[in-house]
Amino acid sequence: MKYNEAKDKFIHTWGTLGSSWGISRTMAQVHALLLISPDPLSTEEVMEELKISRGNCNMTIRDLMDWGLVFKELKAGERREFFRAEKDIWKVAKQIIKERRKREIEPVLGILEDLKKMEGNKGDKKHKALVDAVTNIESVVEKADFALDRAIKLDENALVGALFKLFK
Amino acid sequence: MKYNEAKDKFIHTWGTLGSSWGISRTMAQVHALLLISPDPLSTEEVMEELKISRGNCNMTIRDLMDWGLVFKELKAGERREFFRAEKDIWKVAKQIIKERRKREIEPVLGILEDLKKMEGNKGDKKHKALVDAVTNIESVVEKADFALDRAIKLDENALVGALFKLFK
DNA sequence: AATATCTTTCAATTTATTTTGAAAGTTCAG
DNA sequence: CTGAACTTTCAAAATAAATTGAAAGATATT
Repeated sequence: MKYNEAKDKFIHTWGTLGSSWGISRTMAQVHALLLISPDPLSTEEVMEELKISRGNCNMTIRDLMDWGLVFKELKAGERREFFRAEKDIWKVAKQIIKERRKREIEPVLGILEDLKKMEGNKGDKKHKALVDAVTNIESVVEKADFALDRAIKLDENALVGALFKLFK
Repeated sequence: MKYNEAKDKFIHTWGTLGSSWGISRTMAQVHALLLISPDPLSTEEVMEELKISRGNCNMTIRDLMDWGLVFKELKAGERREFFRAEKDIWKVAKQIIKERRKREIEPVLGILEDLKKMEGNKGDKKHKALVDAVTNIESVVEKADFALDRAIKLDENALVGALFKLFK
């Protein structure tokens, strides 16, 4: 396999993986491209490499910046903006966990808390089944949330070392 | 909030959460409905409750069974099939982790392994950046995979207890 | 073996998401 | 201030994904 083939396969694989995890294909591909670029790229270069439009490229890069995965880089004497991705994958993983926790887990916990306050006959089978499900989900989600919160505060080696000891 | 309102909100919340994690809204909603049903439901009942078509209902339930989240239940003297969901959320979480590991992580590890074998000039900046990224991702994914593999072999209390001790 | 009941399939349709590209907006050098 | 270089926006178009429903396929019942 030649470099160009490997590069395309990498970008393609990352894109496919992204779309099965709720990230748009293009967003994952731009991220992949920046991940393997030794130097920061301009909007123009990303557009050309991935054959996507200016508007799409701009919005995708903005999204990646919102996620804290890509950063603006200014080059001395250059008018245009360049972008680089965080290359340390453990940092990338931590950042994704942090954002998804904030965007998805926290709001759901709030809603579940409300649902438990439902009025009605506590003896009713259906009522009980709903409260049970909510209570059970809340408990698992809170524990997972706790674990993730701690995980992102450790560095990769500390975490993996600890887990290894724990599970051996 | 009345029971019916709470039920709808629960189903809606689960559906929304599902779609941001690569699961179709309907699949998550059917799962939610079965989660809070004290008794198994027939295809007909699910169709009616969620206002979805027969075909959609059938395929969605089949997918949920493929994921190991929903099971057929036969009622004595009844011709039609009934379905129930696993109610223990920790088991549900383990099952989802197990399936996603098999469906998504394992194939990606294989592809990454191939990519590292790329031919070409090892001194080239671009070549090196790609190999570095792949190596780095592989290392993080393998460690996460290892941790998840162990996690699904523990029960909820053992895992949470261990994590708590670990992180305190 | 004919009928009734229930399940599955899949082409057509609908709905949702992503992408485009031209126009408007911004910024900066001269 | 003006114009060139670059960025952002967003309505329309293209694409992808989910859904429908009628027909075909099973399977049990009489």
